[in-house]
Amino acid sequence: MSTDAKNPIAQMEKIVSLCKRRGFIFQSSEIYGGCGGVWDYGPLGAELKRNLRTAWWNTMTREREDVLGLDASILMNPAIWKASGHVDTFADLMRECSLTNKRVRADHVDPQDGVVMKYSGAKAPNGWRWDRAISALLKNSEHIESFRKRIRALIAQNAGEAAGKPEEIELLNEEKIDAVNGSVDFHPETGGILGEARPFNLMLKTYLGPTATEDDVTYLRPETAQAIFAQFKNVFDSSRVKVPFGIGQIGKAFRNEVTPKNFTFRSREFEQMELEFFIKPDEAVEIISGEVATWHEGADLSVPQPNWGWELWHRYWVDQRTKFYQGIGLGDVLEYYWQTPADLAHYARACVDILCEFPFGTEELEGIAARGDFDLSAHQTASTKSQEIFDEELKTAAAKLTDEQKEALIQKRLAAEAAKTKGEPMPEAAVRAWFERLFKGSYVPHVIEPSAGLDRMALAVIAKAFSETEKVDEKGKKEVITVLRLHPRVAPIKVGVFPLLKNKPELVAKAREVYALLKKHLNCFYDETASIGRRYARQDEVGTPFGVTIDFETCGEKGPELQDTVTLRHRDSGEQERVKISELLGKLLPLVS
RNA sequence: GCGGGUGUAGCUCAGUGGUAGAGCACUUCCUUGCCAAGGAAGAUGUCGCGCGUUCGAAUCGCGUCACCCGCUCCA
Repeated sequence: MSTDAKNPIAQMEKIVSLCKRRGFIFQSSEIYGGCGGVWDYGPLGAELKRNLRTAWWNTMTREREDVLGLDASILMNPAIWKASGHVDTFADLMRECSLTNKRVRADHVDPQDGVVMKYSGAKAPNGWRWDRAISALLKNSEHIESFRKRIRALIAQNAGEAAGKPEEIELLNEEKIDAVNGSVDFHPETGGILGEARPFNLMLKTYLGPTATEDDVTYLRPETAQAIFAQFKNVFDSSRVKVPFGIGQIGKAFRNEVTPKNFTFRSREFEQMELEFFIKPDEAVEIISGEVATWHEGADLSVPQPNWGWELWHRYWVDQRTKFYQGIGLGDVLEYYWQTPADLAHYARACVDILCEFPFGTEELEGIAARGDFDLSAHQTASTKSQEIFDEELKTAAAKLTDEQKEALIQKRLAAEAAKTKGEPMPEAAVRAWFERLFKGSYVPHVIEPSAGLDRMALAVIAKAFSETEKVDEKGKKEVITVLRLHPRVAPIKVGVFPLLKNKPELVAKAREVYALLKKHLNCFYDETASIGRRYARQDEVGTPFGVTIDFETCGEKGPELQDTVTLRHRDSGEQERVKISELLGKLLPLVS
């Protein structure tokens, strides 16, 4: 572990500094003073990201029979963003609390009663001053002293350390103004007066077409998922697949984040890796298999089964994604947050956040949501193009049902609709119409969506791998050794190739030979400058898992049995072993892929 | 967007109105038989950017941009 694990800010600064110094991540447009919330990946960062991208693509699509790839455009018909709800939800009118700058949606403020208290400002014994008129609501039930204490605490929280202790803050020139009834002008939690309602649109607006009129307005996609939904039918029709199957995509997405922060963690331009895995509605599974399997602790999730409904598929993908993270060295820093019914969007059945420990806190890496048929249905309605698929197996199974059995299924669903706590229940006529289609083998597939952030993953991998140890050299001088303990699969450089000494032509020649041999198959780095120890250290710092050193034994100095063997050094243990050059690739390749 | 902080060499930072510095890193040469060795030489900055005050600004004022910390959300 790092020496500075207790100081997250210092820890992050070291990581940012290493990323810049060794060419992982640079600030975008740095020579012009930067550009807010966007970052560039340098030579090593580009390799790291590529390795992560490839790992995702291979495990999620190429190594599976039931997932296909897609590479859709960033610009799309803006109608997609209206149908998906992004135009509305990403453009809320928000009001800011004047006391804390906390924002609330303008239409989410409940009417409140109380007395308006006013102050001309605040000051603290340490000389700190806040010259801003303060208005806040003293609620009817609230005691004046508890109100003042609360206001002091809020001011202190907002001012940070400069204001000192909350109890020492003095509120200036208290005035009691009018009593208000049913006012929506005060923040529901803080009581601070709210500013003007302003739109906060998180989508990046642009113009598609050179005339740049309002008719040409479109958006840079705020997520890659919608492109998958929009192309669902084309992929389905062109690929001879059956539900369940998935479509995976990796690509850039853009959000006008109000506050980009934590290095690359929240950026305005970022790369997503999303899978939309389409499954049959539970009712279809029940008709075909006679039952829908239920999840229990310890359920076998290794091989998908025909009787799985959304719940088991959802669990399955959580399990799959966990295995993926274990495979890139993040297994022991993951946490899970299962959203509660209150957290969930009305259309979502379940959502799990896979969180990862960063120096700045435990934050989300990936969300895995069971979204029902919300997205495809929304596009079906908005585009008026059917997103239903036809399921032969379902039709055959449904044909064998008696009318009583069919009615039982319908009644079960109606009861479930009636018990809904969120969103409108589906009217009975609509439910019956839906079953009518279902019994004929047609339905809009439901979806499980594992959605990961590539930039976050790269940052997580770097942060997890970052380690410092203090070392005292023979002169008693302390130095800090930095090692990136990257998983060999994701490390940008797999092998460093070094001649022991550079002034011995036979060592250099042999080393170049080994380098030429390896670099066709692995990303290698050749280095002949400085002492061998320094070269090892340089590679340790960028996470290179293996070092190959060509020494005098390689040239046969210690006898023929060691001729054409090299020293293979392991980064994490520092251990060395002798390996024949001819066996090097066979030994290394399985370790890095 | 609001509040607080920061911005000087690739990195970490010193420099409070008078000729821009240190350590590490980097380049070249010499030396070097396994974990940041040694020696010699060398390159590097419009002190984030702009405007102002001043005989003179890295330093003072104003503005601006970026980053960090809070408010946030969910890739």
